[in-house]
Amino acid sequence: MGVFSKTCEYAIRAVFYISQRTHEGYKTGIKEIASNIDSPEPFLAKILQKLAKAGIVQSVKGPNGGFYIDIASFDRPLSDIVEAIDGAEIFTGCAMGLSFCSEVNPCPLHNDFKEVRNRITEMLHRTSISQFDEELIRGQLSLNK
Amino acid sequence: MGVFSKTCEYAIRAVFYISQRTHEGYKTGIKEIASNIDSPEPFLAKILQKLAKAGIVQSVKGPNGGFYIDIASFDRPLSDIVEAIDGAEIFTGCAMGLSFCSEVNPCPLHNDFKEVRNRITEMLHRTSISQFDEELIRGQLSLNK
DNA sequence: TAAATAAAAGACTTTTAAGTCTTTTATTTA
DNA sequence: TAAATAAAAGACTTAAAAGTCTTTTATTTA
Repeated sequence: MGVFSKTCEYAIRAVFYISQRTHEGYKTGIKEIASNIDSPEPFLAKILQKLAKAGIVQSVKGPNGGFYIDIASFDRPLSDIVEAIDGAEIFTGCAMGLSFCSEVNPCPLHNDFKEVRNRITEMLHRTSISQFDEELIRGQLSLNK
Repeated sequence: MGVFSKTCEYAIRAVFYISQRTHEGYKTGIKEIASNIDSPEPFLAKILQKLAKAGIVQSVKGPNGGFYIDIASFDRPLSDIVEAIDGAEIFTGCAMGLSFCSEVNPCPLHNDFKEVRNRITEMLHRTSISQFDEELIRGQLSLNK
């Protein structure tokens, strides 16, 4: 039980890795990414397809091809990844799974959970894709199990 | 994508409902609970078995039997339900799914997510099973979709 | 322009979570 | 003590998430 799906966890790690490599001046392939973020290669391929379609990462086929992130995307927030993969419900859903639950008609846990949701939302919007590039390059942070 | 599993959502709602009914002086059966919290009856039965084994709810078989909560359990925290159903990982797991991630060797999101996790943990420990009984009885809160 | 490279696409399998059904056991009350 | 009631137990099915495999398409470079 994490906060995000496994797919989303891989997606976040992959994007961080691609951002780092782009920052270092390289494109990177599925094999390289998979081995550096510890993910199953073919599954990662699926995820990257989705991220490419959502415009979060860019790709070119062929020799010397691979994935990278264009300048405009560097500052995109983490929430874009989560939304592209897991959908936007995490930002709005009721902790107890009640569909009627809202500000006007709150469930017992609504007010407490509102703060938790707000904090996650705030964090995902505040954190950018390229935010950890330097620490990753310096080896101060790591993305593989 | 909620924070808890579906099973856990049903569990929390069921326990709140049983607590309310106990407070009103009644035992309550699977049928009654299911219709009041909008859950599939046989699935709820499974969940209640787990909760009974964990000692979170009590049950008696036979006519006039059903589920109730004993005095000692009224003050148990919500975290007991979540732990019994989803396990304790939500209190400790890494947001990016990295197994090494810890205070000593943090992943990029570790420090931000620590606060979120702490807040959920705090909330689940602070909130008791019987906390909403009165509002539920008065009809100010509701548990069914 | 042919060969090599690398992602895209889509069909497929496995695993886990969610949900159902049937039988058994315990308890109460007439 | 028999009939009715209600939970416990366990086998089973379905749906969704996670993961794999094969073929196609695009791009580069020799």
